[in-house]
Amino acid sequence: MAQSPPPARPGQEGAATPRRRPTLRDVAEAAGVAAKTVSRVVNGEAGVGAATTERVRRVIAELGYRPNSSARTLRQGRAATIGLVCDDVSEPFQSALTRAVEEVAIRHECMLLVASSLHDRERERTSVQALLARQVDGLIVTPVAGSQAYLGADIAAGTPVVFADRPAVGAEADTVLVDNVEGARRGVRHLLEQGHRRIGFVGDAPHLYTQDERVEGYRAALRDAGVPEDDRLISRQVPESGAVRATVESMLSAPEPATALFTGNALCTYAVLRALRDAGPPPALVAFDDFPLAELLHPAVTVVAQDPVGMGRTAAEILFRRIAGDTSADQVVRLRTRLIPRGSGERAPAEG
Amino acid sequence: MAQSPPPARPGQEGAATPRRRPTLRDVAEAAGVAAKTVSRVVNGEAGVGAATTERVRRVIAELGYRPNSSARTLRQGRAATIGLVCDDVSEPFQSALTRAVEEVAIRHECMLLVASSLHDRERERTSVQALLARQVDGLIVTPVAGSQAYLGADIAAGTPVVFADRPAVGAEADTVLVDNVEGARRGVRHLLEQGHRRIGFVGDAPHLYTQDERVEGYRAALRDAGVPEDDRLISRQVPESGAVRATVESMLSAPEPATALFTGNALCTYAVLRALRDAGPPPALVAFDDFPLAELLHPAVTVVAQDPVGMGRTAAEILFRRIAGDTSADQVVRLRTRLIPRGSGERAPAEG
DNA sequence: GACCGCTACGTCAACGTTGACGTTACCTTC
DNA sequence: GAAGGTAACGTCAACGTTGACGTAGCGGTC
Repeated sequence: MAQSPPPARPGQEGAATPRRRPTLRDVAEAAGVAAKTVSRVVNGEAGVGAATTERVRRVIAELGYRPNSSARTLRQGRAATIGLVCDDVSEPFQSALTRAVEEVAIRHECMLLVASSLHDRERERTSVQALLARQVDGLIVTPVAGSQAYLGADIAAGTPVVFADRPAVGAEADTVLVDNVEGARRGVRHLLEQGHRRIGFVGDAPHLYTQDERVEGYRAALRDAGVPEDDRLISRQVPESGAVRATVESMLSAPEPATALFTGNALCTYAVLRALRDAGPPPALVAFDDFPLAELLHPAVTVVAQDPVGMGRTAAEILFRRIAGDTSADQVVRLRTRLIPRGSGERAPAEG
Repeated sequence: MAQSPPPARPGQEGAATPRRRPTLRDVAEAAGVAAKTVSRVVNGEAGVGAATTERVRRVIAELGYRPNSSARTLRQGRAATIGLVCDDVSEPFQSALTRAVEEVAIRHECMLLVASSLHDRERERTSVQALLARQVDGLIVTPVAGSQAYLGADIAAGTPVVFADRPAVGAEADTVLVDNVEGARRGVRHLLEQGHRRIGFVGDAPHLYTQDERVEGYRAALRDAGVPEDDRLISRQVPESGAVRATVESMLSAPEPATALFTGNALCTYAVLRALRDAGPPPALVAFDDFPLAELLHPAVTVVAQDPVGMGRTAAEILFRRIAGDTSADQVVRLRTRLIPRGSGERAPAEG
């Protein structure tokens, strides 16, 4: 025993003693075994007798010991944590995705670190850096427009990354997308089938990947039906209420007015609904992305539904497969959409 | 140099060399300084010359060094991470709260670990344990009904905890609540002011704190107005569609029918709206908790709006004050609600 | 020129855990 | 009863970082 006795513990005389949380070693000492034995018990490793296990368990409960996962992470290099960077957790699509990811993470005994990029490149980047600094075992990222090349080194170094909802630029990894082209095509075809020939596309800002794809689907549907395109019927702008109202009004009051509208995402749908609220006879409407209460509006809104839960689950499952060591070639998954007719998309064009 | 040269590095011959991420020491070696100096540069500590700082910075950039926060956490005991346990991140109220918490966390250079309890006590408990094992600097918890006594030791040990939306049982800490009683009272009073005397309360399951409070507010408003209570006008059940429909129908078709409804939360509101969709002349309606598109329904729905962002921000700010060392007495904050008249709550009772 | 103070570093150990590797004691097996 | 094997432990060092402390060198002061 060359060890000198510890000096009076600091804070011992204080009223509320903020006691140090017990460590593995504390448990070991109290149970009269080596730290490693306690470690074995905690991790369910073999090689510990029943009696010892029982004793260690009791001491752990008595002391309220909880393993320090920072130390474990440092030692093992794995944090039992994955990171998720999305646009904004408070958006319904993303929060549903987040929830689904969390669920898969729990099944793998992992926790989830979240960060919102708010569509800001720099913020995406710093978030990713912060997550990697925390030794996350893997990362799910909804890339902001721009480049994700900064992730290249880490991907090459073996950190699994999955891109969700939008593909990355300058970085290669598994990617889970919605089949936007086909979804939009399907939705627009639905309107065409009702007899519409003048269909307005009300989409979000021009630089957004999903919007580009959906416009493409819109165009494809028109082509399929031999209906000529008209750029005046395509609007791409941040769905700010006043601007969308003006757009919608101009589309509906043009010489050859639109008899139906197709919206590019939920925000656009909301803006269009607001614009149509007190207008005259509403045009037919199909919206990309489902939203709560869509079926309670008058008329109920026909949508091309995405599957945020499916996307979150798929992305997370791929991620954990990679974490488990899957080194097969990167894959790109495109999730199907589902057309849900509810009324607004089934109106025929007004006669005249 | 008693050290033996390292054996051939594993994975060196492989095609894709998964290179070890550089450490502080690697940077130090490359820059020809001590690890501690690099540490100082990284953390912006004083005591490093300009030339040295510059050189170290360059090497850091070249090597792509990123500090290992597990090691830092282990050393310092602080993880620069806070934890949030809520019912379900995918619910609008909670995702808005999550987002607000994240925003405050970022300002404090912290990240956010999230976990959903799904109203399950055991899951809440294991989530909290997992978060504490990760050395989170603080915790925001929306307590599930039951007891949070298991948190006592950690709170006493100095881990800051803030309870949000519902108070804890068996544990004392700062708490941020909505003023449910006053909000419900205000909403019901609004209906009374329109002349309603038979007002149905459609609330969620009986064991929920917020619902208890809102019923209390409902009762208080009736008392204030001298309107007798009638238990047949109070429903407390999980807002499952069929059950709520039956309840609503019975309230509206009773001998002395309800002429107005007050809903206890968003889920109840949705269920009621669904039930009323194809019914006869709708009763007046005031809903507790705002929801998207409330103003687009016919009629637009009058709500008692909560402030999830305010709650998240307040809880997080208190938490960071505690983390910074604030040891003043625990506080309970009650956030005000806001009545937003939109139409459904301003209808007079049908004559007859 | 002895002493002080200061800046700019470096050294060392420790944070709590676990992988790699010993060391017992006891049990087989021929 | 010697060799071999195995179950049940223990020892040690290392993961990457930083707090505490040490030290060299230089300028200034009396």
